[in-house]
Amino acid sequence: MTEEIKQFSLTNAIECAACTCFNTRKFTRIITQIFDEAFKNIGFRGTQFTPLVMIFARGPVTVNKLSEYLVMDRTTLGRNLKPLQRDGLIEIKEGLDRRQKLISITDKGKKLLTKAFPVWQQTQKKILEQIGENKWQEMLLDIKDLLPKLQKIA
Amino acid sequence: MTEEIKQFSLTNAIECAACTCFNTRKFTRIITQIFDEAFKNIGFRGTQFTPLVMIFARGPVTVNKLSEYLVMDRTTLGRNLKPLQRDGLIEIKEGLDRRQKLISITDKGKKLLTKAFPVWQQTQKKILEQIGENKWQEMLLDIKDLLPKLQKIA
DNA sequence: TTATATTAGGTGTATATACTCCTATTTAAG
DNA sequence: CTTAAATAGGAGTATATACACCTAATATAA
Repeated sequence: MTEEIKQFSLTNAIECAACTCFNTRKFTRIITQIFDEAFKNIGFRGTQFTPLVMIFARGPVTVNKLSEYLVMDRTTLGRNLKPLQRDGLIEIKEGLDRRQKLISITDKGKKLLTKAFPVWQQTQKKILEQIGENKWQEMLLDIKDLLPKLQKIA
Repeated sequence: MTEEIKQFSLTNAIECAACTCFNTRKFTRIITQIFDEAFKNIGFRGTQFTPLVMIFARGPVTVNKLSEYLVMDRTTLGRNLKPLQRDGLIEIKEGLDRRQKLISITDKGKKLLTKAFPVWQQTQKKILEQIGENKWQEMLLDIKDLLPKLQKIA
């Protein structure tokens, strides 16, 4: 007795339009493009801003710790740090534990943050004018609440 | 008379924690990981699901049109299609206009969608149990509403 | 009808993401 | 003290993303 397996249909396709993966990625792509464009003049990417800020705030810090703070895969972060290191924005030193590497921001990195911050503020403001300040605060709380729940099922 | 420029501070860093770019990316990363894990057994990525569904629903379709439907950069989509073509899930033919290439799903692609759909449904359900069905419907409407507004300022 | 503008798509380059597997170091167990 | 387990990080591989620049084909203007 073989199971009846229904072929994928247009009705199914319509249901798929609600995909959480696709829709959140779509949204994120646009936001990232806006920040990339804004930071272009100072040779910086939207994705690099928060990691550098986090290194400023929490450094010197190991790759593992930093990846926890950023909720980012350890190996992804390791690779993302390379352009920052190459451009002299961060420095990576040996820790007391010789397995560890301690990441810290350089003076050049601090100078860049000073320059980038008003650009970030302005861009964030421009985006929030579209999203709405209240709506974004709500989204932000939702994300904070949902992250650990989603990590549990990942 | 030189402008007084304030150095980037910890107070600034706290403000940056609300970054729309970083937080939406963080959220998206987790969701993507969940789908990647779910599709792993059938040799498929979470990111490849919706494009294949769209090709099923709208194909044969040009790269440009498809990238519009998916709100995705044309060149990004072009590159993302290569693994699907290599695996025989889609085929790419010349159009009447010899500049165009028409993308369509193959029988193998349809078979894969038939297999992938219940996996997608189950994963989407698992995620919505965390997000909440109503909350996600609200988010989805927000995304739909905000995309054109954000594209305007991009 | 020829020159120009537009359109469709690809390539080069660079970054972002994350899994699997690997080495070095440190810690814990015996 | 030696061995096993845990920890920190990197490398290999593959996909995702998008900008700038390029070519070919088509459409439009002169």
